[in-house]
Amino acid sequence: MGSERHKNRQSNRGHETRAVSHGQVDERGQAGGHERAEGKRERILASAIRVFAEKGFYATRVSEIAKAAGVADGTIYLYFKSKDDVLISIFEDRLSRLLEVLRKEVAGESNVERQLEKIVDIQLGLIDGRDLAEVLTVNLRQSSKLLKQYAEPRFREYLCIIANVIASGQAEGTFRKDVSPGIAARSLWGALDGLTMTWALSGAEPSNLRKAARQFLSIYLAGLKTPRQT
Amino acid sequence: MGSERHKNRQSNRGHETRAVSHGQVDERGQAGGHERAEGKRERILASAIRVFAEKGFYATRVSEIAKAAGVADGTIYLYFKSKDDVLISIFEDRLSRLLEVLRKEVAGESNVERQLEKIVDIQLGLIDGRDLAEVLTVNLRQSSKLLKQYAEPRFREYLCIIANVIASGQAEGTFRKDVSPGIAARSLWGALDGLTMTWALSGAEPSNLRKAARQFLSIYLAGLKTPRQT
DNA sequence: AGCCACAAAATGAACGTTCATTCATTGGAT
DNA sequence: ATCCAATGAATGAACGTTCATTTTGTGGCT
Repeated sequence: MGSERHKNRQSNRGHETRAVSHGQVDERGQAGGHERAEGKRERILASAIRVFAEKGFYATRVSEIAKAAGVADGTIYLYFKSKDDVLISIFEDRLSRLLEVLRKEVAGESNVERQLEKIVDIQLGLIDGRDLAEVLTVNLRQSSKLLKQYAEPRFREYLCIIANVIASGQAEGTFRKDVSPGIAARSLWGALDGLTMTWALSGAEPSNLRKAARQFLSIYLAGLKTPRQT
Repeated sequence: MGSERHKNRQSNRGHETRAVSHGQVDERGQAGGHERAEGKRERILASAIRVFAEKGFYATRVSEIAKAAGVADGTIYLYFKSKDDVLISIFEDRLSRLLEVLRKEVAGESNVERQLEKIVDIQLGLIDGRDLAEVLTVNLRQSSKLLKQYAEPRFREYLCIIANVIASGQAEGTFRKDVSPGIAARSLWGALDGLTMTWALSGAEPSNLRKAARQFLSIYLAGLKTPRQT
């Protein structure tokens, strides 16, 4: 990061970033063709997510990503403009996909409390694998202004989905109306993120995280529901 | 880390870290000795906290810390063994001091809800300046294993203080007994941390953060209190 | 008081290492 | 024979750390 300078070649962010191919086939077989090309960008991205999540962006060596993806260091630069570009691509490619999932899951459920449970499961990575959320969170905190620029809008969308669920809960009278949906959303996200972090730090079982999340949700929902009118 | 070598003047890790001064006296006066030395270590630490909080550990250049502290690059190495050592010293020197404050404030208040409010105020940095919490949080996530080793125990203490308040609230019947104090503590911390982060990201007014925290605490306390008896 | 010798403290240019990035070469496919 | 994805050693810049030099302060001596 650093280097806001950087003569930066073209750096037309994201759009038409790479080129190469795209295919969907292949994936594994790669018979013998030198056409095993695609799936490579994919593999690199997936590996990068794993490594970034584990060690953080700065502590990750490009060569480690390469090793994890099973390609040579230089190959990374056939698919990405720079190390920064790898991270940015994660935001571009994957996060929107995650948001898709989130929206779909929420839409497929009409009970607001059940919707929040779905969100919790997704955020904890019980649906998609925790690494992505980790990358989002960690890098949102540690990376340069430039990077934040790419992550923040997506993150905002994420929070917005949660806030909407809460707002609709208020509208239907299930939730208290004296709290801002935005604040409620951000604190829910923060609490889950915190639980995830302390859980990761302690190296405990995934089931523990699930249990912790359920307990928190129970507090949170109890506090959010209309005071009861008996 | 690196460099276990180092003839290093004093700076033998953590334990009896310092040398130079230490005492409780001095601090400022330093009469006339060319012993004006002290206060410089202090300045460096304070500057480092500020810069680390703003840019993160990896993105911070030693020269930036030096500039912020108004000393030459080399001077830092008269007081610290390495850049890593600066960060570790923050944990050693400052965090224990913060924990001190926290314990004292909590002890000086007998109402558990009021105790939690105190904790919230402290965590938000309204008492000590938000930077320290930022450094703790961010670096807990991004730094090397070794670094985490120094931070984690302190962080655990922090959480433990909160957990104790909650446990005593349960003991006196104010709070529900069906949640683990540890989980409640971690989620409270996470939520506050998350609010702080999103607040910082949005560049809003400090008063907004305070307001957000109050709203969350209202949800949280409502959810934590025994289901009602009225 | 003025002067000197000495030492601690501070400085910042120079050093060496650690990577991100490049590019000349390879090898498999057509 | 030609092409081009892939390679990984070589390159060069960035940055943590060192150290020869300068500055600052102290006490002794006249």
